[in-house]
Amino acid sequence: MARRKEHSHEQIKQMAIAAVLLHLQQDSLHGLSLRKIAAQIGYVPSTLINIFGSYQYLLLAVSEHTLMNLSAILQEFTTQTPLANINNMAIAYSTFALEHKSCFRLVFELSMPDDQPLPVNHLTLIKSLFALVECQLRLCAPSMSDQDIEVMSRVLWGGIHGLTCLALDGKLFVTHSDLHAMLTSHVKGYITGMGIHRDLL
Amino acid sequence: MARRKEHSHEQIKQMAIAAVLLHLQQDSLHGLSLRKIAAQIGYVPSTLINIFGSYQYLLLAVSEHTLMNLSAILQEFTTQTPLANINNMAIAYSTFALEHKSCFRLVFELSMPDDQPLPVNHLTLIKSLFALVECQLRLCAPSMSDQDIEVMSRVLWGGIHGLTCLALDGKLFVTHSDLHAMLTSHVKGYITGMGIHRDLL
DNA sequence: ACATTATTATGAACGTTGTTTTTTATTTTT
DNA sequence: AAAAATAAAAAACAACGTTCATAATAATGT
Repeated sequence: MARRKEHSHEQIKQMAIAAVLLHLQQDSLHGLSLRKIAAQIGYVPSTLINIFGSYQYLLLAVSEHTLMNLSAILQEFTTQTPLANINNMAIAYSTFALEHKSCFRLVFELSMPDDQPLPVNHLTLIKSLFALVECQLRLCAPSMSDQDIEVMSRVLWGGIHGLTCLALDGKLFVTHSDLHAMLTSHVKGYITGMGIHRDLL
Repeated sequence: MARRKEHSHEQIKQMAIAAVLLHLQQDSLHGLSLRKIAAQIGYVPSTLINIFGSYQYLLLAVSEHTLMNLSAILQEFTTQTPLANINNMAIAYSTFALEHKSCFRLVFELSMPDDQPLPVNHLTLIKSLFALVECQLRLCAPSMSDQDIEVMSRVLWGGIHGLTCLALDGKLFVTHSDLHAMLTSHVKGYITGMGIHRDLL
């Protein structure tokens, strides 16, 4: 049979991604399936496989969508001092994670089969997150070497990510506002410890 | 058919866990299944469900086993100065994660269905990891309040965990030894930044 | 020692999953 | 208008976790 050209492939892609995002607001990835997504948008599993390549790649597309969303949100925080900006990014990061639990999990727990590396597009998006912190660090430590900036931005980001992940799974045993306090402690503490002059923050 | 009584339930439990651990050394969780585990140990899927309750609980048992393993390893590092101990724990933590990728992932990515909380046993084990750092912190900052110690231990652990997770997924874009440098930078930097006197480390 | 009852691992069945292959309806080309 | 190409849907497949009835053993009562 063939209901041809009611939607373009690009349209179907967007519809499928939207359906997944909607579902993930209320349910976990576990409760989702290719068949359910297909049914939701009035298509059939094999059609989605045809378009995305596999269920895995469909999920990857959703992951990239989410990553772009997150990146856009974080880019807002560049109007204050570098330290405040990084701190606000940290809080925004964890807030996004807690508000979009399943999406956030999807982004960071989805791995390719057979230990294949993630697509470059995906890795580029993740790098762009680091770049945001790197940029702020350069502002308050212009004399630092590129390599030091790189290390520091990753340590900062790693800490923010780790605290967020653990909190997300209830493995930090703290309240929401405790998490904020810890994120701030991490950002301030580490930056201070690395000897960046306070008056530059 | 029937009670073979060749092995006790406890024995079957251990056999199943061992089979999963073995599999996870070479393949991801994705390539595993209840049926494969059953076949491996010469039993049948329904038997394992009978004993563990579900596939999920079987995986949870493996997760707890791994967590105990990891905890035992980290407990070794208590013979030097507190700072060195925490730093060594951080490196041991990431080394364990990279050497037992799939097991480590299982521990931190396995979540209960329907947003059920993890069993208390599991949470207790995770708390014991924090406790190790807490203990070291108390040694070098005896005047600090319990609450401050708690925050610091979680920040330290969160950072170690975050860097490890990102590195595990190739999302840090660094080499193995770069990761060590970052872990050390994190531990030293944060502890320094929190104003703990250097001569106590 | 035998018959009965209680266990308990098992095998078959169920409903679902992602994916592949085949079919069929539509579009395009000749 | 007929033939070829295309593409979406239907059907088939293998594998999954789980449930249920069955059959074989162990335990018990006589």
